[in-house]
Amino acid sequence: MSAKDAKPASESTTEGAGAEDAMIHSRRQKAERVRGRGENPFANDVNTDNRIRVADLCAQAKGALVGSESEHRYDIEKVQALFGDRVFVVVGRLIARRGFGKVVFLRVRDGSGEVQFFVKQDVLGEAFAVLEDLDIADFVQGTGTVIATQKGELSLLVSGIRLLTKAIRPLPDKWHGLTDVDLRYRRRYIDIVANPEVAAVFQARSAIVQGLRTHLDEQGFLEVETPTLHSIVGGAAAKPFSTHHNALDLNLFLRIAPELYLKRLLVAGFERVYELGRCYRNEGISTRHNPEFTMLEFYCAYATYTTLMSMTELLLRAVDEHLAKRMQSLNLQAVYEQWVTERAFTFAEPFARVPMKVAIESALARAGVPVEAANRLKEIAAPEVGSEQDPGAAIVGPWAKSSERSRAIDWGNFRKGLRNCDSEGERSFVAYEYLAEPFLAADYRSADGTKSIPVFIIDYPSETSPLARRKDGDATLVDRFELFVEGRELCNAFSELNDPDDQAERFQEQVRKKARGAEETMDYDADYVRALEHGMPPAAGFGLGVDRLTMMLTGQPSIRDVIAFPLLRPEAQG
RNA sequence: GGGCCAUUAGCUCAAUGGUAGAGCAGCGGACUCUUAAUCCGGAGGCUGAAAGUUCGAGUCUUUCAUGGCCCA
Repeated sequence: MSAKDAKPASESTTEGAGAEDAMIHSRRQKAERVRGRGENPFANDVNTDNRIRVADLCAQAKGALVGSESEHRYDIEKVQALFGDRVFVVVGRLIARRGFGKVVFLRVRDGSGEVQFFVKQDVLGEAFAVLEDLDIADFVQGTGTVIATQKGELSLLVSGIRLLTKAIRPLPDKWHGLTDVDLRYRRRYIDIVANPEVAAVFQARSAIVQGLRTHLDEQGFLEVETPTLHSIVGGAAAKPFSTHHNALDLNLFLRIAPELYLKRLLVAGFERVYELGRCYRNEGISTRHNPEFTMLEFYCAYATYTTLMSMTELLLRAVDEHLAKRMQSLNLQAVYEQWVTERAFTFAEPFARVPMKVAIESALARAGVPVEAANRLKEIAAPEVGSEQDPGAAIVGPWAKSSERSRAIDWGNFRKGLRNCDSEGERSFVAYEYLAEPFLAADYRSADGTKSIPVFIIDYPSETSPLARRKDGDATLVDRFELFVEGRELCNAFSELNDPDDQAERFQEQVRKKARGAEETMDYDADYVRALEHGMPPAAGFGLGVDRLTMMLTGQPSIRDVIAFPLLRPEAQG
C-alpha cells in the first residue's frame, strides 16, 4: 500500500495540503527509502541482550562526575577508565538533533532517562548516511562505546545506528511543548513525550495505589473484586450509568460503589476486605469529578469508626512514605520534595476530630453570628417556594454583614439548600456545608500555623447516611466521619449498620424519596437485607477517592491531571 | 445549568477595521564537540463553524461548536 492510499479519504480531499501533510509525506518517503535498502522502518527484531538503560548507564558513570549530579558533567579520562572499549546498545526515542556536517549530536530518551549519541562520520563511514533517514520522534538503536565529550557530556560514541520505528507525525514544539489543555488530555501519549514532568504524576499515581495495597495487605486485609455491573443501584447517593446485557435481556447499572458486595463478604466470614476499583457516576464533570474514578473501600470487622480514624491516619502517612521511597528509586526525589514543599497541608501532626454540630457552632462563632442560628435553620430557610414574603432574609440580613468571615459565606445558596431539605438532619448537613466546610483549611492549622491539618468531621445526621449505624444514645446521628484535607473531602467512613430491620426501613425511606422525585437515591436491596439477616459482625467501613488523593499528594489542580485519559467529548468531525 | 475567557501554520504566539507575521519543527544548502547550536535560502494559512454590519472583518455583532477557569 502506498503512503497516499493509506491516508483516510477525509484528509486527502483538499488540494494544497498544509505543513502537517508535507511533514508526514516527507517522513513516509524516508520510511520508503529505508524499505528500499531492505530494512524495515517498523522493525521488531531488536536484540536487547546488550541493551543498557540510560539510568543504569548514568549510575555506572557516577564515579566520573564532575561537580554536582544535577550538572551532568563528566571527566573524560575517568569515563574512559570506567567504561573502556566495552560496547553498549541504547534504544529509545530521538528527541533532539544538532548537526555539524560530519558530526551530529542526537538526544535519545528511553523509559529511564535521556542520553546523547555522538555520531561521527569518521567512525561510521558510509553508514553515516543513515542519519538522513532519521527524524526527531523516531525510535532508534545506537551501538557504541561510552565517552564524555569535550564539554563533559556523557555520550554514546556511535559505531552503529539503526532506525527501529519511523514516527510519521512530528512532535510538538521542543521548547514550549504542548500547552493546549484540551490537546494535552486528548493526546496524552504526546503530552507526556512533550512534557516529561507529566510522567512523574502517573508514576506517583502508581506508587500511591501500590502504597495503599501494601499497607492494607500488611494489616491482614484480603483484596477482592466485586461486580461492576449491578442490577440495582446502591452503596452511595449518586446517579448511575445504564447499560444492557443482551443474552439475559437485562438492564444493568455500572456500579456507583462496591459497598454492599463488600459487606456481604463480611457476612461470609472474611474479617478484613478491600477493593481498589473503578466506579462510575453519571454526573457533572469538574476539576474534582470525572464520570469514572477509582475508589478504595475497605471493611473491618470488630472495628468502629473511631478505630478507623486511627487507621486512616496511619494509612495516609504510610502511603506518603511509600510514595517518597518510590520517587527516590525512580530518581524523582527532587520532584517529590517540591510537591511536599508546595503542599498547603501536612500529615505530620494528629488530625483534628470535630463533631459536625461543634464544627457548625464554632464556625458561627468565628463568623460573629449567634450560635443559636444552628437551631433556627427552618426559620432561616423560609419562605416556602412561591411565597412573596421572605422572613428568613430578615433574620440573616444583619448576620451576613457582621464580619469579613460572615461576608464570605454564600448565604443565598445556603438558604436555597435549606429549602430543599426534608428534615432537621438534612438541614444541619447543609449548614455544615455552607458555614463550616469552606473554612476548614483556615480553621485547623499545624502547630506552627504554616500548614492546614486534616480534619475528621464526625457524627453525621442519620438522614444523610442510609447505610451507617445509629449512634448509641442519640438516634438522630450516625457513627460516621468524613476526612477533609485542605478543605476537600477525601475519605468517608462509618460504623456499619448491621440491624436488618433498621436497614430495611432505611431502604424504604430511600424508595419513598425516589418516588418523590429525588434522583440520587438507592434502590431497595432485598438480598442485602437477607444477608444482614444471616448476621454481619459489628464492623466499620471506609472509602477513599484515589484520584483525589493523587491530586493532593502531587499538587495537581484538576482530576484530569491524574487520569491518563479523562472523559472528553469526541473530537469534532471535519 | 449560570458568568468570564480562549480558539490564527504541525507546536508556541503576534497582527488601530485596510496586503495575515515570527520562533520552533519541517524542506534545500554550509559547518568535525553541540546543549533551545549557528548561518543562508525556499516552503507552509478558507484566522474553530455559520450568518450579519461595512467599500473592506483575524479584529465589530449574533448564533453555534469545543475547551479552560469560577459558581451551582
